[in-house]
Amino acid sequence: MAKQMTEMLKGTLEGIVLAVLNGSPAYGYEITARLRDTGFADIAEGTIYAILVRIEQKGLVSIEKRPSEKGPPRKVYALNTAGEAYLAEFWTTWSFLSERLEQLRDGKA
Amino acid sequence: MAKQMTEMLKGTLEGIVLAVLNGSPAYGYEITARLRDTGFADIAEGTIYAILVRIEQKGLVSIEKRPSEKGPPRKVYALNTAGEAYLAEFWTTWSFLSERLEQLRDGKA
DNA sequence: ACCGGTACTCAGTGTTACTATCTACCAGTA
DNA sequence: TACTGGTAGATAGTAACACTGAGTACCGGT
Repeated sequence: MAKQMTEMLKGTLEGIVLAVLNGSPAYGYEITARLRDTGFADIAEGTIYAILVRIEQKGLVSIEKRPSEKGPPRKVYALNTAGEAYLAEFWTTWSFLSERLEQLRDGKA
Repeated sequence: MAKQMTEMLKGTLEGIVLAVLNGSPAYGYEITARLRDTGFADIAEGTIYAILVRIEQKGLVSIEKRPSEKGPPRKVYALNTAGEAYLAEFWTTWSFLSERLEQLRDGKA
């Protein structure tokens, strides 16, 4: 992946995953596929799983195991209340940063 | 500083500094002050200097030493051609990420 | 002589995403 | 039976980044 993108994803990718889950619960492999469709073509699978472990340990999601017809059982992640609060905070932070950057791009700083 | 902000700045703060320099050359202490005025209230001074060293080593800026009336000599950083190219690339990456995130926020993914 | 503001430097730390590899389950095919 | 490919998840090691906290140095004013 482009190095700039890699670094820029730090701090946002976790929020991106939470935002995807906010739409509807999903499991890791599915999330990876959705992100690929959304344009994040080369986000490594391992990266997503690492994030899922992290947000689980932070207590932002609830987990349900479901058997799959096509492979090993899936771990379906769903945002809980804490996760929603965290996501809201993420959007606030993002908005702040985004506004500042647009200002900078327009040469107003 | 808020932890989310700290993580989100990774990969963008370097671009922010370059964008500030794109307006007009500046020295470290001045950049820190400008960023504080712009709303980035609690970005550590040491962080800015570390970035300046980095972009110097990457060859994105030219440096001129000037005596100061109020303290030790200033190192004035100015964007060079490579720096402008790098900054342009940064904006491209930023735009891509920004668009995807706005889509996600609107629930279109 | 001292203090505060200016200006820069540096070692050590925690967090993050990536790479590469591994395990495991199942369906289809030779 | 053996083998391949797609699905699904886990993990150790690495590089890059921003922060913390401390330090050095220069100068003007009291």
